[in-house]
Amino acid sequence: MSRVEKLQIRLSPGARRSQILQGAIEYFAEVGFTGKTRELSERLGITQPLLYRYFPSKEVLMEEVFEIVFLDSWRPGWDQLLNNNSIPLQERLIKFYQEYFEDSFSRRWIRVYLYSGLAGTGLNHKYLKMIRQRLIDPVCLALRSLYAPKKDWGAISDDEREFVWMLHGSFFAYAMRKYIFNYEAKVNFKEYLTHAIENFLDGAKANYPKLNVS
Amino acid sequence: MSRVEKLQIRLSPGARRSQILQGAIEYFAEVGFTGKTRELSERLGITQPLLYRYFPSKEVLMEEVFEIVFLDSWRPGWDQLLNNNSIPLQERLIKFYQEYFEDSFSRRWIRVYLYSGLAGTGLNHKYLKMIRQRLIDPVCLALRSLYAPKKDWGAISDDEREFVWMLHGSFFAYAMRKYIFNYEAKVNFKEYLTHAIENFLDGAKANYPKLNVS
DNA sequence: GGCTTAATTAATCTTTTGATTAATTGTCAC
DNA sequence: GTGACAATTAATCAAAAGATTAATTAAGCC
Repeated sequence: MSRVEKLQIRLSPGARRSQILQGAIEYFAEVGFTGKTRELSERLGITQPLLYRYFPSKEVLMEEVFEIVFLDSWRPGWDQLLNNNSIPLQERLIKFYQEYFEDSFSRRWIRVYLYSGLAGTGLNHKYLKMIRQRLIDPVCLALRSLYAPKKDWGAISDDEREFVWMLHGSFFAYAMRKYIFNYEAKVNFKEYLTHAIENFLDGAKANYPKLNVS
Repeated sequence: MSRVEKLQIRLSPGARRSQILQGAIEYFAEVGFTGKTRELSERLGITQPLLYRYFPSKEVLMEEVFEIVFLDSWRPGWDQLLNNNSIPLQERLIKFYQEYFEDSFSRRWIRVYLYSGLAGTGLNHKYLKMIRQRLIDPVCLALRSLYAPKKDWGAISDDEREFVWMLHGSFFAYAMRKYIFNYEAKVNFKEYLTHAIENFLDGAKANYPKLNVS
């Protein structure tokens, strides 16, 4: 009886584990977290029980996927960039969002992010808190010193934050249109980004002095 | 043998069908489209096979849910409102978005919208096209006549549209934060809305004259 | 009031899918 | 080389969930 020899490649546990994780990120981002362990294993070229050698359950695997996608998504350099007052805020924002679009507002990231949100994992909430601390608040401070330096500000208020969330949200929505709904505008992205940020700063210039202090 | 009499209420096919649909919208919006037919039927107080009397499969039921949620989400009065040039644009937008938030950017709607998007039904794409025609484009025209009436505009360009999508997107993102990620800012919503639209119009005033004509 | 018909249900089938167990096989130490 | 151990697989279990079938029961008609 002839049989097709499928040579069995044996990896070190560490390598196998991370290979599975990478594949899982890819796979779940594509099909959602209802994806099947059998299908995942097939893509990886391994058998399905092997997954259970490395992860006690599908749920644990999923959780690790969530965490990797979220935790790995912030480049340490961004903190420096955003807080570097020697660069004009406009430039900082343009540079930041160009990179942020590549990393975080990517197809893979956005899809995992949504699946996680709909599943109610609570991780998104944590993530948004981080964004507030590392992005929103620094931008608020920069806007203060640019457009209303003499005002007697207290702690950053929700109104101030909401103002900056608008910018962030509009980019998020752009990415959603593109990666979830396949509705991309035929615009030059860099130009669009520049435009949006310019417009945001124009608005801030006009409105920031009017904002309530906390 | 004593048995609990569960009186069997018999509805007309039409009534039963729409009752199921309503329940399905509610149920799937809450738990997602991986929800179980048994659980749905239990909520409705009927047996599971009865669902199959009215819908040939779960998939068909889901499709009808999608369509209802999308098609019923645009109030006819909004067209008049948005195109009524005798009302200041700011007022029109505030009124529109107040109502739109109630109807469309509601928990139920947003969740179904996302599930549909992730599932790749294509309905969202259609929906966005409608929004472009009925919301984005009218606002573009209003902005033209307000802030650059003398310019020799051609057809509405993608750059122009993208400008208005930014506003819309920022509200969409707000709703996502609220209903999907449970991250709501403690701001007065009406105030926030007004602020956002003011700021948008300020930005438009500054930037609209600079936009490329098509 | 009985009869008919259609709505509804109880019981069941079947497929899918997460998980387990025992056998197999590649790799490394000696 | 060969023995031991760990990586991997084949075979299988068990529960979940979509779907079907046949029996039951409520409602309308004469």
